[in-house]
Amino acid sequence: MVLQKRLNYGFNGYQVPVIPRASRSARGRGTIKKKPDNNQIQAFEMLASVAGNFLQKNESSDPKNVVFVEDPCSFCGTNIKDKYEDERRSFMRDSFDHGACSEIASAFVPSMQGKHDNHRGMGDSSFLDNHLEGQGQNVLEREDERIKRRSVNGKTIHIKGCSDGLIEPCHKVSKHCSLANNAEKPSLECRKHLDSFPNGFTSRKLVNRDDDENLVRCTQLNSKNNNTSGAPPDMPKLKDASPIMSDENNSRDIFEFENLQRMYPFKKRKFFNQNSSSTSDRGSQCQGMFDSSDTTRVNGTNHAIEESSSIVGQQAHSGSRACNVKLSIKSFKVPELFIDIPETATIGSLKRTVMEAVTTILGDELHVGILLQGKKVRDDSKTLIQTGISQDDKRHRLGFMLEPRHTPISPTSYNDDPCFLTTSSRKKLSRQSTSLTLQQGTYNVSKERSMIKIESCAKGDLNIVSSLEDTSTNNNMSKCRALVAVPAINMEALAVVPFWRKSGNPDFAQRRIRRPFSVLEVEALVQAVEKLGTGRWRDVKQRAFDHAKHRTYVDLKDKWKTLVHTARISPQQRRGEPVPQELLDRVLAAHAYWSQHQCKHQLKPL
DNA sequence: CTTAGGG
DNA sequence: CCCTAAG
Repeated sequence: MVLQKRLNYGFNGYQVPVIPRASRSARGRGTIKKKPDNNQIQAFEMLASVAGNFLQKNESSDPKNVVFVEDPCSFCGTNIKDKYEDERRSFMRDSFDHGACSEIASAFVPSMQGKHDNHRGMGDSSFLDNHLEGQGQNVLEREDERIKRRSVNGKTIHIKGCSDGLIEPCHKVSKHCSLANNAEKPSLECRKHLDSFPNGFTSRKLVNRDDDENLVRCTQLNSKNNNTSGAPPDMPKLKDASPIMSDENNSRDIFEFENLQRMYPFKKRKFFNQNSSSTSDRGSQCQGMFDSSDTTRVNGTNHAIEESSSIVGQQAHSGSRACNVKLSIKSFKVPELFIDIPETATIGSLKRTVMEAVTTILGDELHVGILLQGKKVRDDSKTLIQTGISQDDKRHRLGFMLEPRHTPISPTSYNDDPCFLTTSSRKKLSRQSTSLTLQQGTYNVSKERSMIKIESCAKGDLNIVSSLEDTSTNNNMSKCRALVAVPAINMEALAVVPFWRKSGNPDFAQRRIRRPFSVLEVEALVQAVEKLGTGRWRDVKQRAFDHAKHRTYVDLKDKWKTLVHTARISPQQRRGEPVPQELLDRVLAAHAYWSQHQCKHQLKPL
């Protein structure tokens, strides 16, 4: 419950595109901002733990014969097979019966033409076959033992031996992008879709260019079923530059595309931060390493920063006119994971275990470490130029690494660390630490509870995060833990939120602190409304709150709303600083009056 | 940008 | 307070 609240706040500002509907406003506002509710979060968490675990290799490539590892899902009880079947039918119906097949197919599965002979006809599963073959098996199943590149936080992460999980196979996106390759603007956002969650939650995020780029690279590297290896550096984007979908065709495309994606109900997830100002990182080579050990040093030289670190790309910060250093981090490296699992474990549980390991790493409160010429830059207060990072110097070797925040690197910088992943709205949180024994031994989650005092904004905001249950290395590490309510940080990490935007970027809108109206303010408000009426909030603002910068006319309107409500309820039910009854009476009177008089002009009430 | 309302 | 549809 507490968690939910905090999560909600933590997710402030996420854009969740909405499925296009005919009823959408003609203004083209095709998106809504929506914070995941508790169910969604639970769904996600569950998904996080089980993602990718269900689809079994499908030897026959027959979509009707997809084998599921677990059926029903041992976590949520969802009958995967049934759901899949539903999805499949739905897809077939939507995509074929309505004539959207060809355009989608050609755009979505370029290789399809070559396989046309295998088609058994529209309306059947021919397209599905190709889709499955291209989408499902190769990436989801065949590459389990291979090094994969995963995009996290907009960067690509190498995960060895990681099963498919939260992160969407890259080629999918590239195909997706090619769906609307009549884009014109190079830095457009590509829309990505997330599949239905087991409980029906559907989440969608927007992809920014960074992601696309990474994913494209990913495709090329994964290459086995590489349909887009020849993809140009500039990925085609949706024709609509904004996340807004005002174009019916466009909407249609997206909607249809969704059907395609939903064919793998539990496949891969990736949340994207949406930021239209973020642009390409093409050609960038900044690589980092992941340091998850408690020591500040990675145990192993093979995790050293790649020599190719360089600065190219672009960083989105249109606001500042200073000489910007443009950085783009191509990838963070995740060290090799070692999994200790009994032979008798199922593939599904192996996947889960790996997923957990990865999730735990990524979910821990990551801290970004900066290395310049191999040396850690510890002083967070220094400017880039002071540190020696300048735009001109493209050869300096700048490296980034991810490390759990409890590393001794910056124990005092929680308040001002620009890379801090969490928001400041939290007052306290308990935090678990993750230690990974790299390259040897098992992965281990140790629990360390430390209360971190973060910026205190609002009083009474004592949200304590539920933390992981005690876990140990030895046994039974596979199942339950991943389902434990993971702090929002986990979501955020998985949500691929670039650290850089967390603070200092106007795009990241922090929820304003709560500032209850004083009686005096209420008095002023009542007086102004009595005079001006309801419905002229800008005037009210000007008249009575012109000096109060933090009170917008919307605030005043809202306050009036609550005042009316307060006046109507019994005094026992009222909270906060009590408003004199006299004022509340005036509120009711004024409200009644202006309800009648439509507040045309400055008629004087009372 | 404002207003009106739902969340 | 936030978010957004409408005007």
